Amino acid sequence: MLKLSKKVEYGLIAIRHIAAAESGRITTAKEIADKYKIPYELLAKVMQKLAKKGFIVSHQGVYGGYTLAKGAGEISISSIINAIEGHLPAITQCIAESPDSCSIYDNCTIKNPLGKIQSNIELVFKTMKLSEIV
Amino acid sequence: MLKLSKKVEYGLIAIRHIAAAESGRITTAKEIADKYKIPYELLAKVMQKLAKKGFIVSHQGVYGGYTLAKGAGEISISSIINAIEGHLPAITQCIAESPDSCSIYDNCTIKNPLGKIQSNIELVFKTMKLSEIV
DNA sequence: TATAAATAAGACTTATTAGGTCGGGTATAC
DNA sequence: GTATACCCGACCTAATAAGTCTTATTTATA
Repeated sequence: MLKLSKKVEYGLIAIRHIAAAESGRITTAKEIADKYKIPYELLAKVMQKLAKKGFIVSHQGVYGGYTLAKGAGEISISSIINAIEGHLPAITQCIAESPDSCSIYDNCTIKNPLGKIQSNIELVFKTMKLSEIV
Repeated sequence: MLKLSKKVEYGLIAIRHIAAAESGRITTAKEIADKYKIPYELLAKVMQKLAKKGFIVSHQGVYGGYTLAKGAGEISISSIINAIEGHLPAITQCIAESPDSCSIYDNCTIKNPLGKIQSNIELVFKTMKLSEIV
């Protein structure tokens, strides 16, 4: 409960690694999978998502790999989670998806306070940038 | 990912309801289950945990039920989660359980920044009291 | 003192999600 | 043309969450 997914953890480790590499140097998914003992296929898919969302640039073919697409100071942890999971970090389903994804939404007496907690948590993830973890 | 469990949601709805009742009035699990359309057995077990941890007082037998055990200002959302889940809200397994519950702990480059995020989130849950949501 | 209405507790089942794997495709340096 | 990388979706499996069932215990009161 409340845990980040492995996909997010792997994505953070990967993008941090790429951001920490000397500028210009291309990093492969395999390299990261080996170094951090992460399942290769799973990591690869996460990195593909990060590339698709414009956080990292993919270089295909032999000697291909990934490089960071923008400054580490412009990338928040929040936006990385959003790219990987498809939505911002959320503590309830009605926040992550929509009110009608919850069967007791109308009777729910805690949605307001939880919404407040949600805002605070969102801020925490939004405030920390990739540059802080390199 | 990052969602609170239904048990926690039900527990919060229940204890809020009890706290909102006129002082001295006893509330039953059935009453709450009916009112909020919550599965009775599941709710009952959650309330038993809250009683065991001293947040609510159980009254057995006919006309039994539950009443609040202490002031709503003394009960944090954090402590309610802890009572129901067995540990504080945590964003990683190595925090919720222990370092050796994670196979890549030693190689992990993100545990420190995530620890920082954890502290901030913990504070959010610790700061909000039951009295604020009644 | 029998009964009804409540909590207590644990085993069990089912549904959902997370984690991981596989196979076939495309791009490109050499 | 071949090796090495990314790309992408389908699939399987394991873990967790959610819900159900059963039996026991407590106690007010008819």
